[in-house]
Amino acid sequence: MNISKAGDDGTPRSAGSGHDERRARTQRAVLDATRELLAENGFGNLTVEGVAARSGVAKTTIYRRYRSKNDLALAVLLDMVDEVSTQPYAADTWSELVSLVDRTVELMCTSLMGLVMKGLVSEVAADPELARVYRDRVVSHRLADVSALVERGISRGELRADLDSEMVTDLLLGPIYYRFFLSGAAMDDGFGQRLVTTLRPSFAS
Amino acid sequence: MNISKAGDDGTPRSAGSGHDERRARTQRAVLDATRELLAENGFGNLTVEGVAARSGVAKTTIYRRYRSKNDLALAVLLDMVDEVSTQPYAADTWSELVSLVDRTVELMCTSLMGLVMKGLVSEVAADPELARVYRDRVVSHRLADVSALVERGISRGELRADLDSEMVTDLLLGPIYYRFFLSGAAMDDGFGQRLVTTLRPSFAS
Amino acid sequence: MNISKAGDDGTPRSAGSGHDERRARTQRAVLDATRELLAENGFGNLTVEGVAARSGVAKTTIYRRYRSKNDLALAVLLDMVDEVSTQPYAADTWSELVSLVDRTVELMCTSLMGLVMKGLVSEVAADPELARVYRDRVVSHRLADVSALVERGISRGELRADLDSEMVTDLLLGPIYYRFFLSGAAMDDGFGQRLVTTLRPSFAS
Amino acid sequence: MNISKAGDDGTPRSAGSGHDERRARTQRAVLDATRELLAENGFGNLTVEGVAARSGVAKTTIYRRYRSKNDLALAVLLDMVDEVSTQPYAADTWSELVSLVDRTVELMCTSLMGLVMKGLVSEVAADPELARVYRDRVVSHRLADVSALVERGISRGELRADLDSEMVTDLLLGPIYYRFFLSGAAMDDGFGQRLVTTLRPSFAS
DNA sequence: GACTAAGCGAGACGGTACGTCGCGTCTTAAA
DNA sequence: TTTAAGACGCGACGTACCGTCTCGCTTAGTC
Repeated sequence: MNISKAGDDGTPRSAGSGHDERRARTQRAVLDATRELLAENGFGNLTVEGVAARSGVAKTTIYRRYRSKNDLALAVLLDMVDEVSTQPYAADTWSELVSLVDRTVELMCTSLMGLVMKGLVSEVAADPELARVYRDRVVSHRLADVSALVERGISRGELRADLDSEMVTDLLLGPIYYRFFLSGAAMDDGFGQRLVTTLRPSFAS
Repeated sequence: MNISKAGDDGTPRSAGSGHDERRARTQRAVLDATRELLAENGFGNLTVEGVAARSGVAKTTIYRRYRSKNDLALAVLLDMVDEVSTQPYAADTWSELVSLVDRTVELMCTSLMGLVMKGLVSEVAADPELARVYRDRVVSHRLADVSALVERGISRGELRADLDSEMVTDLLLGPIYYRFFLSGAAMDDGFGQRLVTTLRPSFAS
Repeated sequence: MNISKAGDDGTPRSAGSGHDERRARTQRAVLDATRELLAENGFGNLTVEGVAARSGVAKTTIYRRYRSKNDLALAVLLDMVDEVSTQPYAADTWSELVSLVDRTVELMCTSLMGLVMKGLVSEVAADPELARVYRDRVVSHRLADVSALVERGISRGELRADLDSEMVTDLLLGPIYYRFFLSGAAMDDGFGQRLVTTLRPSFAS
Repeated sequence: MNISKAGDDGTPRSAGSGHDERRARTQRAVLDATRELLAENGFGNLTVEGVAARSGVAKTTIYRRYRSKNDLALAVLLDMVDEVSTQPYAADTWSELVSLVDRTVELMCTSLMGLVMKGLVSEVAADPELARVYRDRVVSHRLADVSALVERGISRGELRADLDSEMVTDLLLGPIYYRFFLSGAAMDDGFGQRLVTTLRPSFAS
């Protein structure tokens, strides 16, 4: 039944017991099932019982790891976030900014990430503990990405030296989330380009 | 305010009988209780039974008017939105923009509106019907406010003529909501001023 | 408004108000609707709201006359009982007995009476007030019928002189109700004949 | 950490699965509570919520086993029926018949059985499914008892050979139920004796 | 090569809230 | 005065999922 003795599948295998592998397999089954259900029915209709049924993992086992539905959804979110690679370098800063915006838009609009975010945003906004984790694991990474980009842009002489990275992040991501969560306005292929073009006079040195 | 509006939702009838007054009183009790609970516990923890208990209105009566929790929350949201006045004129466009940002920040951070929004944003984002109503009743009003402001700014010669009102709205409100919902960054008194100052080169003619 | 001073339709007419006629019409509508619903859905599914809807009479009006569902059902029962004629004379006592049994069987099995009885028997059995009225209006009439029949039989010399009418009633009707309510055994055309034939040695002088 | 398997908490630990035992305890708690409430308030006032409160068993658990109030009441009825022993032998058939009648009367008039029967008779009469179960579990047993008794009586030479057991059952039980449900006539100690005495000429060989 | 212990499945359970049904009361307005 | 219309408080319904618990079974790694 269990074949791969030599876990070369990327599953973390510490010096500890071989139980780890079993744990990891269960983990994957749960997260995958959760992600699927999230995609199919939305966050509001996600149920632990459903996840248990879909994943073949006992409800008890799920509760052994995630204290609540939110915990579970958060785990899925973080699981997905980990897959998001950092921004690549581009020829000039403006292209990097457009790329950052477009990648974010695509992430929200085409992957499950968007669906999960829609379902979790209220929780993140309202639950301080969840908010803390979200900031540590997501917001701060994004801010770090933008900071690095801004630093490079300044040293390249393309961006004004007094630019505040946090404000830049707000101005790049805020419009995306506002449209995505509230206004519902479409974000087509040219959105990133237009946004950055609009902002360029404010950012340029 | 509790006068029946253009009759598009919670106030399904007219036929002005004496029952209307009773209806109206019940309506207020329900909406007030819902708003309070929404602010206290968030949408996820809002329960119709809780609303019934808090408002003194029977659960059945609530269900007679609102088919679901979403319906109820929506009614509260619209009830609150009606209280938000449009933006006032100011000496120059930049002041008007700062005022608009500051007013929005204050609305979100000091009134119940912010808590309600935190609780409802996931629902608005996920439920198409709710989204539609929210856009019709809130987003479009905000856009109209900004459009008027932009028009004035252009005719005053302060704003560039090709400015897109929707983009302006995104850039003014997006950062606020991003901070409010996700990043958790504080928005102090100078926030509006700094935001508008940053954006000025992009907006100015 | 149609006022008929000369109410000669059997409707009770006191001070000669036309209201009486209106009352009577309402009464009939309610009782008819109740009987129909009783037959269709059984007592357990009888609802005052249903009666109001079916009869076109306001719920309030029904409550003005019948304090409870039982009251209403009882009224229907009595209304039907009044339609049941007393037993006719026959050539000999045995034929009269067979006739009495057969008529009762037919009444229960083919008319609405049976369905109403099935629905009401629990209420009659459990509610002392209803039981009292049922006995006064139904049981006692049946006993009187049987008593008269027994008296005649004795004076004809066909029945033993010490026959207890109540016991006779029990032995004639008990089997019918037992089958009808509980055992579910069929009662075909020959049932009355067989029952009376079986009992004849016990009853004969 | 391993505590002795021998139950030290007062809970008996038998060979069976622990779940079974728990189930059984829950079952008893529910049936007992139901029977008590039935006795105290009658069938009409029996509520599943009441049973849950009285028994300490969660409402959901009750619904996991009994689909409806009737199901529950039926279970109580069958639970009681199982306790009713079959008729004992007596010196002669007539005594056995009297005993059968008297035992039935006592069962109906002094135990909870009567109360439950009063409450359920309408349901049994009206609901085909319930009727089927009732016949399988109760009526048929009673008929079997009487059949055996009649067989013995015939072979003893006390009863006529052509006696129909079903008719005998009707004549013995019908009067009891008729009085119990409808006529309300008392059934004192001598009732069985009088009934059998009346019927003797019809039954005797 | 049995022993130990962790991970797990199974599922009964107490509990909260759901959204619904029907009750019986009350108020108003029309006939 | 009687009725129709209908809002309302209320109690219970039967359901969905929650999160907890106890029970054995399986599966390593250890003695």
